[in-house]
Amino acid sequence: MKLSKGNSEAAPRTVDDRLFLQSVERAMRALEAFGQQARPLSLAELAAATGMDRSAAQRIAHTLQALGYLERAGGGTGGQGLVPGKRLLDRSFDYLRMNPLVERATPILQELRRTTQERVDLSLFDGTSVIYAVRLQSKRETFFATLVGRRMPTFGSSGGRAMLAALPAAEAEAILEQSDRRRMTPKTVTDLPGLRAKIAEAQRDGFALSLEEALLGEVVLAAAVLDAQRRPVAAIHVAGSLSEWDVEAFRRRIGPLAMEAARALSQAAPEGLTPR
Amino acid sequence: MKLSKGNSEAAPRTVDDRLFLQSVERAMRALEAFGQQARPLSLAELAAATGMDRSAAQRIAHTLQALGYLERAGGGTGGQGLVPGKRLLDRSFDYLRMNPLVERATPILQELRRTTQERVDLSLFDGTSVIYAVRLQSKRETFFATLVGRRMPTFGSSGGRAMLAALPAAEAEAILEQSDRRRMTPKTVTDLPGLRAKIAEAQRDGFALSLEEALLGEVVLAAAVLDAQRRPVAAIHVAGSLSEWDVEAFRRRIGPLAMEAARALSQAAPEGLTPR
DNA sequence: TATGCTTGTATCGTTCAACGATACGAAAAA
DNA sequence: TTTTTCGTATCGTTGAACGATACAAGCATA
Repeated sequence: MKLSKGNSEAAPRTVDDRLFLQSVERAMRALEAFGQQARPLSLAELAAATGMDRSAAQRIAHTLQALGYLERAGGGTGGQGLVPGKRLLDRSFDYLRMNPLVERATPILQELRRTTQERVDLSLFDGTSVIYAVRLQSKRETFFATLVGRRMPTFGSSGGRAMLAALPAAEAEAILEQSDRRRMTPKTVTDLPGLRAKIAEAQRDGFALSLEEALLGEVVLAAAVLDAQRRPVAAIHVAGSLSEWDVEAFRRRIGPLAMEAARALSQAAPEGLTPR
Repeated sequence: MKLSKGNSEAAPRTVDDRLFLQSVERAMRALEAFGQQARPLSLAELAAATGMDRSAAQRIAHTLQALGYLERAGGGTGGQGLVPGKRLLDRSFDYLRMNPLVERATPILQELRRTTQERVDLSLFDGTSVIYAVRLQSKRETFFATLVGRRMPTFGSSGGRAMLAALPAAEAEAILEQSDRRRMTPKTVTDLPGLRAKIAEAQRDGFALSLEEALLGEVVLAAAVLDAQRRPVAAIHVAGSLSEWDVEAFRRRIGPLAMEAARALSQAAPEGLTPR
């Protein structure tokens, strides 16, 4: 049924949970439907995509529309399907504003962006996927498909690998195995031995480097940000173009900078407290 | 019958609506509570902030947590309140991805950013406020408090005024009057005559210019983006620093560029079809 | 023109999902 | 210590939500 996406829920939903609100789940599923079908959906399509009947879809769409979380596609005039509503941006804003990591990251990322003159990203760890939370594009950036909120598979993202390298081996292995290891470019490493080697490399170097694995012509280097328990929560990425960089030079020049930025962002563990 | 005891919403909802799902509204209100209180909320606080009892808050928090739209503040370990969940970023991503305006805007904004070397924003019209949907920061940007999803009052944003200038006078006037015209800086224009003059100026020039009205030391120029019905739907902003720009030079240099970009992004009305 | 299939919208009995009160142990605060 | 507040769990009641159904408008196809 549900393929392993970036699910990071604490408790797997037990079947009959007296505290679980069915209609709320339905509402969120309705919003999530647009993650799959990136086009305006009619009520019937929405019902089909979420597995509910027309009536339920009608009630939910009506409610979400009244609240501003769904909008008519035509812009209000012609009723030609539903699309996500602007209100969703507010909720995302709240998330970013409340995340202390994002807040603290901003000046550090800017400084890194200034010294490297390259694109700098902050991604958040979320199980089998990572989410881009901040992007500071480089001045000569031409490619811009990626937006805040975009998910990337953990296994295939340099930041993801940097974070896997900071996890206990068993956990990292579990994530690799749960992942849908799909190729993004011909150079994406997808086999388990290869990935384990990349992670070991990241453990040795203190940063992960991926070469054209997400986008051809691009080299990305990332270092993990740790919380007070020394667990990875985020990663700082620096992306450069192969038309301007030699890989070894990139590694030597950017690696220390990214690691220093990640360390500055990591929460220092209190003395005497060792991670269990 | 429980009539709204603590209905503190601003949204005018028609009262007894057989299709309106109470629990969905409660769930969204729970998420919205963090827009007001930007800190982790306990169940009791959440209940108080949304006007529901403890039990309702418990059920809703439990459900939203299971779905990933709420998270424990401590990072899962210590149970010290709730914060918005990462999943919210996905929904926001869906919105931006599905918005054809944002998609088409990206290359145009990049080009504008490249030629002006200044910060370029795209904001979306939403009644008395505008929402920033895209931000391309300038290379020397130091100030970064603003994130995607941030709302600004329409009356006090240069983009908002550019859009008001493109609206029928009655509608623009209605928005001005409904607005909470609060000062953001000492230079914010908040009186109706002054605002009408600024809008008239925008109609004359084809762009709006605001001087230190949102942030001291900053000059912002914006042009409205129109849809096929010639109604404003968005605005393109260019922001410069007064330490580097003379206002008149900024107007002369940036004005035409912003207008051209906005025109390129506007949907040309088909020939022979006049807006009704 | 008729016809068939959408679309969005509205109505209506039935019933179970959601309701609100309440209780409990742990942790934090006083 | 006591008191308060935290998160969590239970339970009988009931009305909010359910799903079936109907209808008009729009738009193709026949």
